[in-house]
Amino acid sequence: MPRKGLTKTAIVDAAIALIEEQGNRAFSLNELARCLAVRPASLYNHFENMEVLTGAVGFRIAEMIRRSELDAIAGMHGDEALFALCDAYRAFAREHMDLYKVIMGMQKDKNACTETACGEMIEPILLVLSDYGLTESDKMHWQRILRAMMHGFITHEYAGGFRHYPADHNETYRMAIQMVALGIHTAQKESEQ
Amino acid sequence: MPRKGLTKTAIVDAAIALIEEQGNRAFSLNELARCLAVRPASLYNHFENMEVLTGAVGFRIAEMIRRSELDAIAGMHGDEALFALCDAYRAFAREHMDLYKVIMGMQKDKNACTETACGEMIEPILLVLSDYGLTESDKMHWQRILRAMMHGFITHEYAGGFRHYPADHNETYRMAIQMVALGIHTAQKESEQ
DNA sequence: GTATAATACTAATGCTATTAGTTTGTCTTA
DNA sequence: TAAGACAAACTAATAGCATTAGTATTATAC
Repeated sequence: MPRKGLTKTAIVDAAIALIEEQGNRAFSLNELARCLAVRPASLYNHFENMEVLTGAVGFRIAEMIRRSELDAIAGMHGDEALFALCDAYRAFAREHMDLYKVIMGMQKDKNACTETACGEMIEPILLVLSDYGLTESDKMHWQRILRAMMHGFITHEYAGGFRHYPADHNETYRMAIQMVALGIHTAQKESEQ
Repeated sequence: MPRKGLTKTAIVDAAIALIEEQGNRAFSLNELARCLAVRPASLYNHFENMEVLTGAVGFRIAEMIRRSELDAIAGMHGDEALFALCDAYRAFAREHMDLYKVIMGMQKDKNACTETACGEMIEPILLVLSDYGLTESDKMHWQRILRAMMHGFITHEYAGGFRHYPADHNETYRMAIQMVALGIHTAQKESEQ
């Protein structure tokens, strides 16, 4: 009936707030409409369907992660930047696990929006790796390895997959980053030859 | 009305078949009941709810993964076993992605069944790591790192997160395993001192 | 001022998990 | 062998979900 001033931005804002406050399970089109004091069907005037809406939410989350990472590595170089980046990434996931799960549950090649979002998150990683003087190809391999390690760690840690032995999680994570650093140093030396 | 001879095992069998044939999205209580020629409510005589049923399915999947891994490393030792294990793990995920997603989507500390399932999958990894003469603590750290790396890699690869640069995925995976091996060798030398 | 297009609506469909209450077949025991 | 109890299937209902078709209203452009 009347125009309520609903916009894509306002909808994504409300979605982020909903996920943060009520968790991932509460994130539904109906609940989101309720938050916005609007009927569920009205949201279809702004987003084609739930998947596209989730893509837009994911893009916003990717921006947040990128911002966290860039802030963390500001002014740093080499291994110091590498450790800071990894710590920031894990810290974001711990503090905003429900948001993190949204972006990690998305199929990255589904639409342009999510694909761009993926690029957003990789940027700070490439920035850090650029300091090591790797070949372009090696940089891409190590970028993948770093992302795989960080995401796999966070997923298992959150799911309770590390609980059956009382070793310190922080120490494992530190060792994992140190291992990646060692691998990068080796590749670095090889490319200098 | 009459007894149809439904059992926990038969239900899990049907669930696995359903997921493999129709994919993860088709896996619902209603669809599963349809496969078994039974009314949805009947399944509640055998499983408390969907989460518990999924836990039982996950346990079965964990057994399958464990079997694949053990077969792959039979008679092998050291790095050879490590590479074989990692390849088998990734191969299982690629060939049965829908099953893999089921087990990875589960909260491991929710019930005893899923917790045991988690242990099932870790066993072959510990077997391989036992060859390196690490301290018990180090073995646990490296087990976590290995699982994190493998799972993170598979997740990103499947989600299309590695697509934006044309470097070979197999080569990245090989480098990642090599990196873990390098890290383990370093820890090995330190514990021998 | 009027036509157009966008936005929000109502109402409906078909899917999901889950529960309560009922029938019926099978197994045990007297 | 008959009686009773238990387990397993049923029917029917609820409340949630995403989505679509069709309708009304409102702001904007002409």
